[in-house]
Amino acid sequence: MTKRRTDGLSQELIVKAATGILDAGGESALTFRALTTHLSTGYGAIYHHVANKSDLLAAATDDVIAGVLTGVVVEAEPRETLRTVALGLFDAIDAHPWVGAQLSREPWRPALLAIYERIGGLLDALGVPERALFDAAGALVNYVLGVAGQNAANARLLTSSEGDRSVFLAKVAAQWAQLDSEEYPFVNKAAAHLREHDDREQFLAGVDIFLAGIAGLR
Amino acid sequence: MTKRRTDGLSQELIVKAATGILDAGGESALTFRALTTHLSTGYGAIYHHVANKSDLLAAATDDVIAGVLTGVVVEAEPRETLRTVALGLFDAIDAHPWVGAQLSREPWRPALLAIYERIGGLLDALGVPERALFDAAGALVNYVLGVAGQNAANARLLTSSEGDRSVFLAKVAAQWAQLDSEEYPFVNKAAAHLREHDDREQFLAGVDIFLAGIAGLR
DNA sequence: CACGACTTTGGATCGGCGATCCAACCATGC
DNA sequence: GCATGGTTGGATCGCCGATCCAAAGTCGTG
Repeated sequence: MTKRRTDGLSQELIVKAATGILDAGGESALTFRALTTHLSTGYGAIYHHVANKSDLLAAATDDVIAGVLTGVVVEAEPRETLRTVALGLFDAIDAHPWVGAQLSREPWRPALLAIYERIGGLLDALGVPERALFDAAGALVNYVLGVAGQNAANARLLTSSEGDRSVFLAKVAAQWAQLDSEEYPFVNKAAAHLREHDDREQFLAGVDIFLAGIAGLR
Repeated sequence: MTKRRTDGLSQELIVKAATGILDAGGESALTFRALTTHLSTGYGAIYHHVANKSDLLAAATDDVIAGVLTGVVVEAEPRETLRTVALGLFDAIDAHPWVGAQLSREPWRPALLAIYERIGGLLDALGVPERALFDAAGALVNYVLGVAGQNAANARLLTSSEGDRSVFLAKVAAQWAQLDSEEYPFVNKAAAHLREHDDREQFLAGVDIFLAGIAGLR
């Protein structure tokens, strides 16, 4: 019953090592073999602190999301805070691309609950009527996670191929522009905008579209 | 050069078998072993028509999405067509939960391109100014895929546990209501709405929020 | 201070997976 | 009718998550 010394392994240590491996090598790099190497231990020790791989991924995700949500300073204007929280989530998923995939793979874990709580509370503070509050929160949360996840997937694709960002964008834009303009008129036009666009700005523009739509519900 | 008889295997046959396995047993059920059993063949034959597992998943996803996009009748009112397309995607991902995960895992494959094309075109027809068209399309596509994917994840969770839908919702609602109302006031209130809510209606409500926000850009 | 119960650790091992490789097969063109 | 090249089925490889167990370490108790 008394506390043992936490000298050896601990869940926190394992989660920290897992986060490092995931950030460095992507989701496929996180194996129990790699963990045993990084932590200089065996399988049994790890499985003693962690139920399985899903559990480990969930714990690492909770850790990252909790860091974002507690790190955001609450400003007076709920609308500004909302944009700050959304951008914080966007940046966190950009920095840890595996978080986005995990959130959509297992939406019932604590991390997503905390996100709903935070965003729902801010929408409430913004004056959204209760009748529409839950639709609005669901829509906004899903938008944030969807765009952030796609941005992360693109970033993953970028690091795996050579060349820097502008080269990559130019390559995709060329590919889109090459499509039959009869069959793909929209994508064709979008190619022109691709080079000059900023992911974070476009993300915030989407948040603003949402907030504008929500304001109409008042 | 001349056509061999397509008596034996073909990519289409493999994709169809894969879709059946995925729908029946979820993503983890799709293994090359299961495919050889269903198709009464060997590994080599399958790998001859399909590059690898990612390729197979992408082909199956393209197949499902193409079916949705070609199946929607174009109505006169772009706004109505937009809601129909969105709902079609929602229902397709609900019926084939693995599609949602695949779309967010590899967003550069043709299926997502077709979705952007369709939704972007409809927004254009709706009169969204070009300056805002790409932000709006990105936001709406991500909302649709995000909500549909989460709904599918919940549906997956439901089939894996016993009990029917209302029992499951009641269980989640009870779990949410049990949370500390100081720490989770929003989720706490949301629990009351959980029982009476309809996923498709809530989804469409989110689409409407979006369209309202987009209308403000005009 | 010693002993036994319990926790924690490290590694051997298992079944299953995606992928590769190769020998046998067979419709077609010369 | 025979060689050619696209097609097929299955043996095999290396790696993964997970399980299991014996050894080592840590405390409460008498």
